[in-house]
Amino acid sequence: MMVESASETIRSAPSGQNGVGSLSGQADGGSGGGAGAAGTAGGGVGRDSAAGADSNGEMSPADLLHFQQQQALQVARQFLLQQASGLSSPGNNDSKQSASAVQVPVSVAMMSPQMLTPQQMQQILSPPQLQALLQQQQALMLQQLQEYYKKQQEQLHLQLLTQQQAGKQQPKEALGNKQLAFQQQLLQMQQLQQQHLLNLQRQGLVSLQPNQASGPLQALPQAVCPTDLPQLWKGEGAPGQPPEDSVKQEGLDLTGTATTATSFAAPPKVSPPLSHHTLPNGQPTVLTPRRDSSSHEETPGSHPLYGHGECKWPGCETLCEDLGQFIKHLNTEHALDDRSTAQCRVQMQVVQQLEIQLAKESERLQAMMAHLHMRPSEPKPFSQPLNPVPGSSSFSKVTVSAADSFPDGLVHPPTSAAAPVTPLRPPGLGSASLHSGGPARRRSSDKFCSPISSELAQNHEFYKNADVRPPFTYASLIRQAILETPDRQLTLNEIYNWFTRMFAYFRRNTATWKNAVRHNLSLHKCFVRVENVKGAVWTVDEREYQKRRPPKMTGSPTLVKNMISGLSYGALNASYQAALAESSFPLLNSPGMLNPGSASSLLPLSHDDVGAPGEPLPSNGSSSPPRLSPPQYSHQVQVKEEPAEAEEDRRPGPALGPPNPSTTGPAEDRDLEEELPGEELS
DNA sequence: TGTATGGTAAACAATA
DNA sequence: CTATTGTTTACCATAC
Repeated sequence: MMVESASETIRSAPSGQNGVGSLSGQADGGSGGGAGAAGTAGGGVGRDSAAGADSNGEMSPADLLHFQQQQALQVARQFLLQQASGLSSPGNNDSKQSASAVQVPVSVAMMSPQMLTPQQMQQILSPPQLQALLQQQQALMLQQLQEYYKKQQEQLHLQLLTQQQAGKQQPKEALGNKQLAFQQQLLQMQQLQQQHLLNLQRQGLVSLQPNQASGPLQALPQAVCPTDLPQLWKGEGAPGQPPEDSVKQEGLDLTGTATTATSFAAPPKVSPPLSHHTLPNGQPTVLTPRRDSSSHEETPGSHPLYGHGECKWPGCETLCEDLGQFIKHLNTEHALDDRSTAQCRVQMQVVQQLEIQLAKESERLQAMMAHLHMRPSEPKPFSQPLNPVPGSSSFSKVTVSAADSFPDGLVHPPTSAAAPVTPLRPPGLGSASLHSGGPARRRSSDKFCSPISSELAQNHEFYKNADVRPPFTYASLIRQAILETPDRQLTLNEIYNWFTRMFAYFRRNTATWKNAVRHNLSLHKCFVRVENVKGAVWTVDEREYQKRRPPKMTGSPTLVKNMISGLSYGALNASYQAALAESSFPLLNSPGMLNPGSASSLLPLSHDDVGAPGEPLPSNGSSSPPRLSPPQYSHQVQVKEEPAEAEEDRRPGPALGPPNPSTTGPAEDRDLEEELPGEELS
């Protein structure tokens, strides 16, 4: 809800002009009034400008997050570099070791995914994979931050010790002040850490679910060495408390730390790396900082080491009623002493191990991708998403928003830019997201590479929680929504609900996509409006739907070829998933779905969803009409459709020869079938 | 370059 | 009167 309203406001921002005044954007939205109303009536204001503003507005929050994260990372990297090269702190082997050890994996592991644009990632990778990558990224970020934090702490500790020794004779006050300063700095760092954690969670797919939120942080360690980690802390006495998500969704804790984080990131030396970099929406990064501060309303009462009312310091589960108490506890129980330092070291080791593990996993991933014919290709990072035309409509926006949802690493490549590592980019994928001109492009992927129902079935959790635009067309989504119901009919509102229920992405910008839904319903013949007792419902004319589809498979050999090549990932993935799923359509298995008696024209969705487009089977595919293909892949279900299919064939005109002469009547029949069921008459 | 498809914005009408 | 639902047109982007 919060999200929605927020987006709405952003959306209404268009009137606010260029969105340059990012901050003002919100104000505009606020004045806009009823969010819901915004949907239909719409402003009627300048369109293009509106679009531009829109996209900008949408970006802002994410930009801020990215910006902050990048800055923090930069800081962390620089710091690590410093540490590695010549650490001022004498006699601390650990720090040096860890620093150097850490750097390698980080650079290696982080690079590859970063080279891909979020879109690419999204296109190429299946949601699970995406999620995994994202998690990796998040984990990495966190690790880096942790690392940085630990380093800082350690260094501070060392400095403190040094000073204590050197200045033993100094008045106690001075020492106390210094210590206080250190503590504060420490605190700051902790807050920074927390901030980024929040950011990550906020952006990440996990942001919406507390349980999942803890996932990346929690799961990774488990994966790495389930047993080791807890043991590491055993010395502390207390059993390793569940990492939990120290942070809960909602923008909750972003306020208090925001200032800290911002100020912290402010140092000029840090910002440069970022400045050269343009944001996806084309806006210079310069803008982000402002939004940063503005958009982040974080609750003052949060701390990385404080969650669920208890201290999250490793091995410490002390209950603290509020942040103040916790801070007190932190300063007393976890001050800069040997024990804390030692614990930090242990934590560092943990992080280190995780990074190593991450590097291994990354390697494995690369190998897997390579094996799947996703040869690493020319690095064309961010070509598209980063330079969308301001006025450009949907896509730029889509792109942007999609990017938002990704953890920083994917979108902002300050590191990657410098990184030599070659990214893996599946051809199909690359082409998909990069307009550079591969065979399979974004839309293609919709149709060909991702059987919507199986894809949805497999990843429905992902789309449900991740604010990622589903790679399907509105038409296919609407169809899916309708077909998922027992009666295969839905009211408009129910369709809306399905969208919002199934996709986190559609929980925002409601005006936009709802309009698109209506537009699609009206525009496409495949959607038939039926007057019902209680109103109008929408049904799907499967034949019409199939008709819409370009005669690719069957038709031009080039298309087929493209398909196959484009298949590289998407289709492959799809088929892989399908294989895993065995019965291709879990979703469809719902009682209503398979019901044979349902609407006449309604083909078992299976066809399109599963195979039609995606199926590469070249053998027949090229020469025979699309209709034939379905039976091959999909099972008996298809048989029934044959007649219907035949009709389709004729229409596509692709002159594929009438494989099924038995075609019933022309369009009329179809209509009859569809409409007769008591529609038009009323 | 032209065409097809898809997404978005918006105007407008009909209806609840 | 307002909000919702539908229809339609226009524009843009992408893919072929």
